[in-house]
Amino acid sequence: MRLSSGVEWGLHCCVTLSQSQHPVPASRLAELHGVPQPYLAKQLQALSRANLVASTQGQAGGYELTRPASQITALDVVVAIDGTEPAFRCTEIRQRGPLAADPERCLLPCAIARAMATAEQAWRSALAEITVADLAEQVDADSGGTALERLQRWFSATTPSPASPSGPRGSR
Amino acid sequence: MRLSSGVEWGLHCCVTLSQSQHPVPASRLAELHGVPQPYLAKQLQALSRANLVASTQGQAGGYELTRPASQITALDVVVAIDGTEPAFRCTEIRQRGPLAADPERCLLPCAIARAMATAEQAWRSALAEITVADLAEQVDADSGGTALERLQRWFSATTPSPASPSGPRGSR
DNA sequence: CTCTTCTCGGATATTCAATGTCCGAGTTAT
DNA sequence: ATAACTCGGACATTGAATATCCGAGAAGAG
Repeated sequence: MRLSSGVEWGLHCCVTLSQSQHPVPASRLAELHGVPQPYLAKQLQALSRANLVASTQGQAGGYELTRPASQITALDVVVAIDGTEPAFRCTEIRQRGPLAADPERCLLPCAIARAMATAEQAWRSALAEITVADLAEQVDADSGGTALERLQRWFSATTPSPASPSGPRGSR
Repeated sequence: MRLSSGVEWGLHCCVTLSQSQHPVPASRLAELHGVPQPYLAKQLQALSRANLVASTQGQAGGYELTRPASQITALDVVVAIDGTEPAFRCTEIRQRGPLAADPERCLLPCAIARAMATAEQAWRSALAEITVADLAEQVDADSGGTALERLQRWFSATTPSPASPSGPRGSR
């Protein structure tokens, strides 16, 4: 069983976006996280399709969260990127072979599929308990309370505020 | 996220083996479940490596459970086939990019990895609650109490008992 | 005791999905 | 009106899961 690496990037991006007041271009997010830009864009599109982030085009465009970070759960992000397909897919083995079960008795999923589904539900419930705001708070605590501040400082350095007085020219 | 189909086959095989008093060859298990023999063999080897089933070679050989079905959990089977690798693998994004975190502060996993690990632990715990004996019981109940009896009848038809009086010649 | 038959075990091709990449459509500020 | 910058979907490539084969070994029959 393997979870797409895009899930990790998507979660990091959501935490990052929760600290910005302005749209952030995909290229900046990729630079910040040290991941290939084109592939990250693919994941951001998935987040956009799920209405977790909104995209703004044009010169000062980019991505921003559509809701407060406290109302976006880790499950939302995982489902948006990884899809809603269950990890375990029953192929109805009980209806195959010489001892095939009567299809009439197969109205509900087989016992094995039920057990796997129950476990998967426990996984989803745990993810639904965590919000992006929770994650941001913990990330900040892990860094000793400096991460979010540094993040916001980096934003104001890259996306020059519209009313920036003598805004610093980009280093490059 | 996707779980190998071998997990489904492995669980079905364990339930099946729990109803046999004698070793069952891989070819019979494949025929019974309607799955390709060579690939099923691969999964059975994984179960054997994990010491969930024991293999006997030779003419009356095959696979059998090494423990009572009530002492084998669904988690045991999943881990044996799918491996112990976590579904979410943290690539330490926090240590990359222009705002890389101080490695000194990265002694414990990042907040995102912790959240995903917690959810995965909930999944594992749910699987550990279910035993192969539970599954066999539920399968039997779903079929109206006929599945296990039919299974045992099929065993005695295919694996002629050593003391079988005038054992029925194979139909072919 | 020898031989035959049946079994498992690991090494080997093939298919499919996830990964990584590119170029065109659209929008905003100049 | 122009031009620059943005996102969005369509296109190769890599890797793992899938499917398969043949050889080693053991048990039983003769």
